[in-house]
Amino acid sequence: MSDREARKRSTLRDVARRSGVSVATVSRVLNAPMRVSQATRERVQSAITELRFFPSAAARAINSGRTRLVGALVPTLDNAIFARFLEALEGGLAERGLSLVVATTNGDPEREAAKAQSLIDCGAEGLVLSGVTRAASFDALVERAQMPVIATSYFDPDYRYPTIGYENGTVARIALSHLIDLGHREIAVLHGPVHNNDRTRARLQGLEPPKNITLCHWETDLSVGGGSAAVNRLLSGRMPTAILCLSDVLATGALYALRRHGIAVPEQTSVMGIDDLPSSAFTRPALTTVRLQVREMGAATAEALADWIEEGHRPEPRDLGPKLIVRETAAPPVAGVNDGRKTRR
Amino acid sequence: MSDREARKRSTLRDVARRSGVSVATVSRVLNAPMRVSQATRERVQSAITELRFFPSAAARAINSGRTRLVGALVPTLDNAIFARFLEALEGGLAERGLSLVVATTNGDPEREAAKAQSLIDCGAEGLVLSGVTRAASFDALVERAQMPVIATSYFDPDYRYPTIGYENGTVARIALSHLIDLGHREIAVLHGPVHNNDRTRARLQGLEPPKNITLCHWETDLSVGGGSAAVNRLLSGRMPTAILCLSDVLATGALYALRRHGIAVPEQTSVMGIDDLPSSAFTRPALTTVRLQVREMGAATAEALADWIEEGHRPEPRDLGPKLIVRETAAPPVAGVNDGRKTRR
DNA sequence: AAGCGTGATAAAACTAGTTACAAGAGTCAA
DNA sequence: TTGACTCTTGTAACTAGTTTTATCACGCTT
Repeated sequence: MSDREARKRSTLRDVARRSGVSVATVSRVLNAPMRVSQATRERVQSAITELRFFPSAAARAINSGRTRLVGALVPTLDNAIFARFLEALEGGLAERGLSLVVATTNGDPEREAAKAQSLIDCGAEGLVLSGVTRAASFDALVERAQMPVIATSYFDPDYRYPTIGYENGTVARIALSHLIDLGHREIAVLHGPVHNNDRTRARLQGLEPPKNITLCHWETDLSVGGGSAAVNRLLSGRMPTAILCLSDVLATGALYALRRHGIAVPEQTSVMGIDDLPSSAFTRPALTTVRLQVREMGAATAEALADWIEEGHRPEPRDLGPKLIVRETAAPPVAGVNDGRKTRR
Repeated sequence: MSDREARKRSTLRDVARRSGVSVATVSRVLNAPMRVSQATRERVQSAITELRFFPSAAARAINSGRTRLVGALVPTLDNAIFARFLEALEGGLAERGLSLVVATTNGDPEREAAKAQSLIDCGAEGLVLSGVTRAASFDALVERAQMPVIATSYFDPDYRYPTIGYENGTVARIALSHLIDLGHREIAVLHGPVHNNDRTRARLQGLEPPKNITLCHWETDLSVGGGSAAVNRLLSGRMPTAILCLSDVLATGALYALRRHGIAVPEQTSVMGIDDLPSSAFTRPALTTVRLQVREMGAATAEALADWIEEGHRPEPRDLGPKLIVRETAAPPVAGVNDGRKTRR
């Protein structure tokens, strides 16, 4: 084997030269082997093996005009809800022969625009977004690229890109209504950062309480630790009869903190979450929550985006209806029980 | 604007024609604007805008020979530990101008090989793997592609691909030793499925107990629910003084189940995990565990793989030392306490 | 024996960019 | 005035594949 051959990746031409045929024949061996005589095919095959040839993705892409790549922009992977969504999205895309490139934005629209650029630069044929807050530069980018874009975790039929998700306001309202129906009048609302999260903002906006209901809001980190910390803070003031957590991770943390302070759930305080993480059915007590159909959202997004890319059908916005999941952490308030609360430790 | 122009994506040639310059000049406007006179540059820029031109990733890739794409093969995203790893990996790669394509394998080596093929087909320049169990077809693939490959979540300096991770046997041993040092002699070991998970197998193999120690193994789903279920099963038999969970999600589920049955931790049973998830510091009681430096693993993998791809330096295997994190769930066994266990509900 | 269809293969055009090289114009110093 | 130099731009080759068109040999008909 000569130096030239050993130097780097071999190409179609190298294989053609080696096996004494034209490049067209080698290409045929690769793409339509039955259209090449067996003798030639075998000769070419052995040259391919000897030269460790394998075709360049870029060269194929340039001809087909297809990269079969889809980009997803999510705030973070380090959150069970996005991870689950991406898991389902990846599965659905893979079934349709598409691969998933992920990029994290940390909820920052400018960063989203920058990462979108890099996704386009690497050849993404479509984009999956989270929420509906965009930087102007993002829209300009998509305007030029004329590329399929779907926004998820949000349902808004009037949004400029098709949305697949849920009405976050409604989701929050379902949870709040459940607590009100149970008889709660003073409710603490725990939520993650608002400034970089339009889903949280939309949930908050959905919480227009009736006149006789008092809500007080506690913003904290969107993590189990954040939920715990918020409850610790909350306990220094007047205790509400229920804590509505705008995310199950916060609720999980809240339950831990309440337990630490010896506050019985739901006897002394009710707790609700939103998301219905797989673990939420197993907390002690089991968490009453609102299920967001995140896997379905991933699957639906994969299907819709694949169809848009392949067939050019812009999908209709789609609302994955949330479901109230009644478990053990929410119960009617017991009159007077809040005044005699014990605070162990 | 003519039909031809409106029909589909415009190319460099279209822009050149429109602005009355050569393709080389347009290319220069894109890549080295200072080498083009201002007048020409502006003319070309406006043609670019009018035609909504933007360059094809594939065509660039074919020239540079670079796609700037890296593939990651993980069993699932629906597991906090892999999600955290990928989060850090994506961040590290993005800093170095690389994008991350993810593919899930469900722990199946054949599926891994198939997905690896699709990653290569879409142009990945390097691969990140989990564990050390490979299908033969995978090795054949990499052999041909001659592509940088790093195996993670595992440390084995003799493995055929460089590993960045931890010695799973050692990790498990650290946890076991801690329990033994506390005085436990009868220990239940909870772990996820063994057949598709070499990390779990390696952890199990690390658990060679001294003579006077009894271990009994419980295999279950790798989820909070799985941990709960295993403890429910375990309670029907003789109660050990400690439960060693080979993963924090199992430990979280175990704690929930123990609480449900009114078994005090650590007074009646000690519990240990492995991973140190962010939530593990907040469980009640706080989980004693072994920290796997997963973010560091992601960052180190990004750095090593980027260096391999760009500079051709094959990285040295790297062991991210695990750390024992002593919190509240593990304490010395209290003699006799196990016999008088109460099983509420 | 001429004509025709078919199968196998080669030649060349094509995809959409980058880049080496050449050429012309303008500036400046000797 | 001429040579050297820079600045700007165009021509054409190049990347690594796919695809269209053309050619040729072969066997079969008439």
